[in-house]
Amino acid sequence: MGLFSGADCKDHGGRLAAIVRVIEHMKRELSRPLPLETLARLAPFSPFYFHRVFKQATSMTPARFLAALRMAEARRLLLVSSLTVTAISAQVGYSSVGTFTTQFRRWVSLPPERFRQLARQLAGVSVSALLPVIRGRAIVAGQAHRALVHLDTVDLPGLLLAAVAPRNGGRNEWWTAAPRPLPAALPATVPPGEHRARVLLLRPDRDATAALVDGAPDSFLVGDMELQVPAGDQHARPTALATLTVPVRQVRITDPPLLSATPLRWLLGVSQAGWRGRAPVADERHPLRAA
DNA sequence: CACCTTGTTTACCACACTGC
DNA sequence: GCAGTGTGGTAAACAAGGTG
Repeated sequence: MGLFSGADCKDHGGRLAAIVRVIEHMKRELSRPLPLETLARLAPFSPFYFHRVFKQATSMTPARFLAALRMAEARRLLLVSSLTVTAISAQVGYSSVGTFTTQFRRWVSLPPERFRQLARQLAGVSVSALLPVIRGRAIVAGQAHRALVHLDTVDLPGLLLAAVAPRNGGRNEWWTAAPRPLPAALPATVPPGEHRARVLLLRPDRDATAALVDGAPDSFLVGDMELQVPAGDQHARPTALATLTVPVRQVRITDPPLLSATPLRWLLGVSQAGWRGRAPVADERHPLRAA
């Protein structure tokens, strides 16, 4: 077989199998340098063709997907191990802890050591313990909101988390949460335009960090949907300008890992406020807006 | 107080990515 | 396939905290 022939993988299933094979290799070899050409050889496709097919399958470029996997593993190690940040950076494939810290902060929105402190505060807290505190705060009375997010399955219990980000990239991301079966209300601060909504349904019997840090696949379901937010008066209230019913499914290997610390940070605020019997520190009007 | 370890930031460079 | 652009890489400087 020619190095870049790929002739036996031209069908869709074959392409997907090749991408899955590469992602599995990425996960096994996180600590090694994995340039585009090396990954393309595994498929085996030309670097140019591999790049295009990979992005179609995962919605991310190979380099970004690999970086996301590295950051996800780093988050897990920060939570479950006592390794130093320097050791973790080496274990997930960075030869410079400086690059690691910079990238971690860009992806997660917190530096590694700060993330470890927050994640450990929420470790051991079950999702079901958070539900009563979040119930009643899901839709704040009189608060304007952009959209209500429902799930297509009404019988699944748990904590619904929804994130919205502009389709054309951009760092901004808006998060919201609700206990099932209540819908999650996207805040009025989400600007008009084309967005992509991503939802997570956390199982009530699992630790809150299982899905948000560990990425344990049996601890949550995921869903995706395109969202068009129409132009309108941001201050009109109370207004639901759109209703989304999002199908959920098991997480797939081609799904990019969740990396933002925003839901973790907010749940921590909710849990601590709940135990103290008062409101969380987060801003009521747009409680889950990412930094 | 000096030194050491660990974590973060910054400047610059190589290469991956994107648009044509 | 090419060329411009942007992202991610390294190394080094700097900061913070702990210890003798």
